[in-house]
Amino acid sequence: MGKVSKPTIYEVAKRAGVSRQTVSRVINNRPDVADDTRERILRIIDEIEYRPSAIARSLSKQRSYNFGLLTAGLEFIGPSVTMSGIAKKSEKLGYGLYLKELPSFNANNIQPLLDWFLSRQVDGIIWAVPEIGPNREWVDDMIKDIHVPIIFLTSAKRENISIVTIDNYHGARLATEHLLKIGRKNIGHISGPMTWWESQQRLQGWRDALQAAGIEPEERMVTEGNWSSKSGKAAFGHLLSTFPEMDAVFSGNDQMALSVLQTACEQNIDIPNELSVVGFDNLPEAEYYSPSLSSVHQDLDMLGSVAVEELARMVEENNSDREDSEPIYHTIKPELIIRKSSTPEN
Amino acid sequence: MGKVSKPTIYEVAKRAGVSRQTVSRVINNRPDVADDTRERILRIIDEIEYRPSAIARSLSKQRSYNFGLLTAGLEFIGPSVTMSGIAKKSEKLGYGLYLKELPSFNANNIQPLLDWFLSRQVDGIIWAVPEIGPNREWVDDMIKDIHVPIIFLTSAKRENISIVTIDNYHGARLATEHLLKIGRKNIGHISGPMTWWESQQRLQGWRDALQAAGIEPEERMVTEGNWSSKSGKAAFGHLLSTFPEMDAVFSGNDQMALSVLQTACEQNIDIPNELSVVGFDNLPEAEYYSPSLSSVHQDLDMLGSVAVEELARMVEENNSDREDSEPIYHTIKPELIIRKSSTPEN
DNA sequence: GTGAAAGCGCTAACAT
DNA sequence: ATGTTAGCGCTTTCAC
Repeated sequence: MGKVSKPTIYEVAKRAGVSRQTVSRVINNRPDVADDTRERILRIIDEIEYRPSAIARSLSKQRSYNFGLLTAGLEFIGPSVTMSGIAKKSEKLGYGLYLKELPSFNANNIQPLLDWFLSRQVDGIIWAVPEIGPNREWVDDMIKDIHVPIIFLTSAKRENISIVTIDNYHGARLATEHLLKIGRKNIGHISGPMTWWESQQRLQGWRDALQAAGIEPEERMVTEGNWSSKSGKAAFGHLLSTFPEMDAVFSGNDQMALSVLQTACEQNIDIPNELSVVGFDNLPEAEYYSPSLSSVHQDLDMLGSVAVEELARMVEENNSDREDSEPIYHTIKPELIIRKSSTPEN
Repeated sequence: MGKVSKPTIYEVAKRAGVSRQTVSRVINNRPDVADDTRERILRIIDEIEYRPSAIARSLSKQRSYNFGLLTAGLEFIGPSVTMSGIAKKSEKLGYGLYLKELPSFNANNIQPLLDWFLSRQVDGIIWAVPEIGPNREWVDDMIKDIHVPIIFLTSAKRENISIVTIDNYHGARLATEHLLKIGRKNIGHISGPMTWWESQQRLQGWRDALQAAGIEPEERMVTEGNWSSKSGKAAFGHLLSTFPEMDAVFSGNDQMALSVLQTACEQNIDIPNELSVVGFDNLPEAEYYSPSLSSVHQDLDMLGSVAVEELARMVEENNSDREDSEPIYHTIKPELIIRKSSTPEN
């Protein structure tokens, strides 16, 4: 490798016998260059393999054409599908992407992260960490100091920030109402961690659906898991004892629902006839569980995609002279996929 | 938001009544600054919320402290776990990360991607796209022109490039030998797409294990899937007809193995007694399949982590005056996890 | 259609 | 311990 110094715009200019500005015009595809000059320059660029320095350009233009993305939990499939949507849309819109992953979901000490992004002149920030407990508290204090658009994913509505999120409440209502419709009256719920906003929303959807059907939800009908199949196993075991007349389960996600299926198989509980089950997420594998699992499908790729579109829009509006636009709250409706686990034979 | 121009190093210097150089020394934690000067400057930095521009610094130092990461298939869990390892280790070592995701696994037209990274002065590149068909062909032509360290993940050994990869062959031998050890003689294999290097390695491991046991592998004992559960379903159906005496299946991944379990359940094939099953990947859910699935565990987080460590090492060596170091080929051994699906009762 | 000058915000190298 | 000078590679503005 060694010290092969890269050609600069000056090198190109020298060889072409023009000024650097003319080269600059060519690499920025500006019209006001004579055709033959342009061609000569392009040829030289090709010859000496000149690559414009995006860094110098960023410094000069005071703009990087990069977004900063903060995520957590990439070892789970949800965050990574979301990220995939983000990455693809950013690419499509011509933005680069800086990736940071929080070591855990509980984001505290936000300032260094923000500083890191800001010192790199990102055009916008995507906050793809789900709302958990108080990890959105800093927003009110900080948001006014950050002169760069931010979009938050998976967050309760707030007046002062822009948000794109799946409608978890709606998904839970879909699932529960479906179980009611097939005649179930005793519908238990395995929730995610109650510190998670998503868990709270799904729980509330379950509750409201029951009440709307004239059934009073009780404490003993719910148990909390932590999203893992392991916790789902324990939660289901617990429900079986606190809620013995249970004839259906709405699980906060598919992994925990999977444990319900396994336990049922071991204990010869007939799914879906004795017990109907609906999950949440609609993992690609859900169709191949035994029996195939009904689930609430959330389009996370779309979530990421929409978030980037909104952010790009905010960046543009910010750069034009118009005053700042209003924060948005964009909601994506999930969809219920019905499979065998909630299709009893009678 | 508006035009609140950010403070620069010059602003700090002016307020502190020193030169920019002194401020520069302070923000870079250099020792040769008087204590009181340093404190005064630090106080001012805090007051006016000065944030050094990483871009200006990169331009000046001709170095960005960023890595470029190229991935594909983030909608699958494997690539994202790998990426998680990469992101965390990069953060730990003080490198930022540019993320690019290929729209599909078949990478062609590599040049724009490389150019994008190089024009941003990345210190190194992580090529986390698995080797598929001819998508590594460009390496020989290009590698000599790229004066930046690159590390490849999941790739066959090559003399001229550095590679970190899971030992897929070894994993497949572990799985197959285990099935032989529990007394199985008719072991089928559902492979991944044969264009994938990983699939080829796993197939070869299965073959060699059989031959070492004196069993001749035949064409009819293998069917090709595409990693998806859906394809696994079809593949297993096919194997049942071409290889009726089959008493065990080694599946190229867990998703396809899941379909084997489902089909067995539907057709009342007793797993593990009639048919034993081993998968590959050891998904977190595998333990909760019915029955729990034996699988080959690959530590993808570690894979990503090691890749970044090696890359950082290469960057350092590259920056010191030593001549370039030899390419490395680092292999990570997977581990067999035995569960019920391959623990017959007799 | 093209060029000259100034500047983006920082650091390296050399003074003092 | 601190300052001066000269860049890093590009773009913007204004002149011609």
